[in-house]
Amino acid sequence: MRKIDLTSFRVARSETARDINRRIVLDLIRTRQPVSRADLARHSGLQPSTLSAIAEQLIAEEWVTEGALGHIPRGRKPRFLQLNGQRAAVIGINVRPAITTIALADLNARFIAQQSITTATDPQIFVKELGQRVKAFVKSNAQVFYEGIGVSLPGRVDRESQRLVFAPNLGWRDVDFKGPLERATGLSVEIENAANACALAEIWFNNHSNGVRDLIAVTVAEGIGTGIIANGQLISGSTGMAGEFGHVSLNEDGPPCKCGNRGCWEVYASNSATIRAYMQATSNSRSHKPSISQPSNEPTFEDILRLAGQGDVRAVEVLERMAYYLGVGMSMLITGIAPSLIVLVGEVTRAWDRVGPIVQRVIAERSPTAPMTRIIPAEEAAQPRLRGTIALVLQKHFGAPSTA
Amino acid sequence: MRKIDLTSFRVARSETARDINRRIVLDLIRTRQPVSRADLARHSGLQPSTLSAIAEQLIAEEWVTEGALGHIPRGRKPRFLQLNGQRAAVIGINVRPAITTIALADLNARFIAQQSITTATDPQIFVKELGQRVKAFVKSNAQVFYEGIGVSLPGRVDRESQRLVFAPNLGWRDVDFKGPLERATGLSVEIENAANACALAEIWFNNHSNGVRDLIAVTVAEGIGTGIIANGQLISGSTGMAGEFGHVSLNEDGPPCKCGNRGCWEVYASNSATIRAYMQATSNSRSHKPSISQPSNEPTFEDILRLAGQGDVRAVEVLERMAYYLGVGMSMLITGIAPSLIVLVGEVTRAWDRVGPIVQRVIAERSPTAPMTRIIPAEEAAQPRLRGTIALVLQKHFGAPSTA
DNA sequence: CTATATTATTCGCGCCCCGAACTAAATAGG
DNA sequence: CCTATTTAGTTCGGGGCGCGAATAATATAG
Repeated sequence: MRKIDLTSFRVARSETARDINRRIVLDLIRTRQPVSRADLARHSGLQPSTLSAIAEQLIAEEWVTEGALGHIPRGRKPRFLQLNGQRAAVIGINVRPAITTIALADLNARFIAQQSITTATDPQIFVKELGQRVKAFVKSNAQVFYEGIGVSLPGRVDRESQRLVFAPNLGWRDVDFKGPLERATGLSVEIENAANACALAEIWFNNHSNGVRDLIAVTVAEGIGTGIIANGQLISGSTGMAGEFGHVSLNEDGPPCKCGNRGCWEVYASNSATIRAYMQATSNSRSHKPSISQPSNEPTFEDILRLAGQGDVRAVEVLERMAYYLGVGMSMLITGIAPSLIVLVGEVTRAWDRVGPIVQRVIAERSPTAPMTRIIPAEEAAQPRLRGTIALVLQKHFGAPSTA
Repeated sequence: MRKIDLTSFRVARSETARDINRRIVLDLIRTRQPVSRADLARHSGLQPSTLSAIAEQLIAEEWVTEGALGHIPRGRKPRFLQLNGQRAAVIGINVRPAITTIALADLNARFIAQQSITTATDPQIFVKELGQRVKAFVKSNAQVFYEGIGVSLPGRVDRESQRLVFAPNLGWRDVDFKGPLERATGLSVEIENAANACALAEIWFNNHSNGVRDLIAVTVAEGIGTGIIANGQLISGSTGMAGEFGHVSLNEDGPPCKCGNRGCWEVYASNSATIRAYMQATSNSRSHKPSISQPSNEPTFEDILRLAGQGDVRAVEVLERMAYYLGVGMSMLITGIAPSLIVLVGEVTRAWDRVGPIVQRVIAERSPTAPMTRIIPAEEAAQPRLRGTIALVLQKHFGAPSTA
């Protein structure tokens, strides 16, 4: 039975059936390519005749190309279909406090070109600069057709106004990325919170997530973000504000947080929190001063990871503390939302050998009756934030409508 | 754009467009009745011709009847359409620890008949007895056609197996309601957690929820349950286990909870918690013993409400404590999920004059940047749990597919 | 009685899925 | 080498359904 939305609707027209089936077929090609029309018909349940018609359309619109002949034991050899790698594609922009990455990807979300710029501190100046950079970037790859631009932002995005509401680690408030970028490039722009982008990337591109309809991406950096996919859909909340579990208070008498509350999850389990804990531990006993890469005496989170790897006792301690609190917060998510998968994104995954078992233990202790929720570290190399921006743009054309 | 589900799909057939539009029209009739075909065409965006065809079908299938003529200043008078009140309807069953209610409702979810039985302590015996009772109940209303049976249960329901997994306040584990009831009555049975049923009831039948796509029903009784609707859909989690925010720990050093953890929300804010707090307060100072209705010296939650109404200082104190913690837990929900509406269900709403302002204050203090989330008490008279079971059955036939 | 407004139905067209028949192309085996 | 068999993919007629224009059915105003 098709899932029902009681509050908003769009009526079906004659073309709606084709639209639905096109998306289903396009998504099947994406996930199973190279694949024959016959296989697609079998997997989709559509008639071979219908499938041929849809394939013809997709080929005409250059979404899909015909490839090599397949090999089967008997009978006519199938002609494989695959996504058109030449029909590039999508611009993805990942804005982070220090560095912003601009990338070009094809329909398979393979990155063709990539460049980084420093993120200016003033949002207006930065948006202007970004527009020019992207414009130049688009020109330098002028041979291709562009589907659109996806932007991942380290803060909350309002769904209706399509503006960045607040980015705590940049101190930005109410910034319009969509308008300026669209004017600069002439392409349509989709913006999304970084944690949501990671969740999208996971469900789109990761084999771990095959068949998964409920997952949470937890991004751990200066703060903690959570991107929630439930029933196969990104949860946005009333104005896109859902997912601020990083600012749920674990202890109302805990240390103060930038958000005004006390004892928020990210006050215990973020990179910044771990750096603070390390500073406290070393200032308490000044006998020992390990080498750190900054001129000030504040280490970076990478320093702590490195020191822990070298066996520094205090670094190991604060990492274990971080792991403990990551487990505490994830227990909350598991108890409340019961996802089948939690993906952890952040530098801390580099120390997963040390961190992972503690997280697992805490969750096992605190959610004994919880369902089997797998916890996996995201691969940093896959650039989840950036890859999510590609999914953000492509999802308009792929995938099947909700079913129950 | 239609919302996309990347992991499960059902292809569209020729009849799919009609199926979608039928549901939209049926839901429009439900919410706007009595309403003319012309109005339906305008509100749905369908052509008058299409709408007439759909109306004809709905009338033929007896979902809808033609009613009186409307009055407009000029032109042909419209013939109103309305849901067929004669085509009853739905059996709703609300299982609660002490009492189970069986009701018959028409398509408008108006209750036609209702009876209560005591809930047996042994689940097997109870299911058997319930089956016989429902069978008799169905027979006594034999003139009508039955759409199905909806059951609200005070515990977690597994979506796949369609069984009650665990009902803590009854001590039941892994009970099959669906199978026995279907065999006894020959009708299809849908089971759902009570908090989810309340959330459904709210979004289906309450005017407060017009246009709301993100709401949470918080049921407060012996424990605390949360039913979450996001993007217009009930969130079920990987196996229907979502919504156990009542067992999220607010304080890891808090009092132990039945679930094995410490300091769970429901240890602070449930009816049972409030009774415990009251007992402690009175045992500490034995000077004063107010009248309570139980033979033991443990008051019921109703006793505490009554005593607070009479000005009993300790009763007021523990109610205010309960209100405080209700606010704390709801802050967590608002921060994490950002619903536009939270509906509170439970006896505590009778003291909303006292409790409401405290809840609002705590939320305002803890979620200063949170979006406007309205908090409203559910009307007890509307029987939200029971009414939700009606929606549970009817939702198969009403409503529009998800859109973005 | 006529012009106008509004509701509702009729009918031809086009989109699109289905399913049966058919074409295409490969292998197995005599 | 030739034929039966198997699998891939296309063609085509039929039916469901939405669109939109024309038409029928009523109502009021003047």
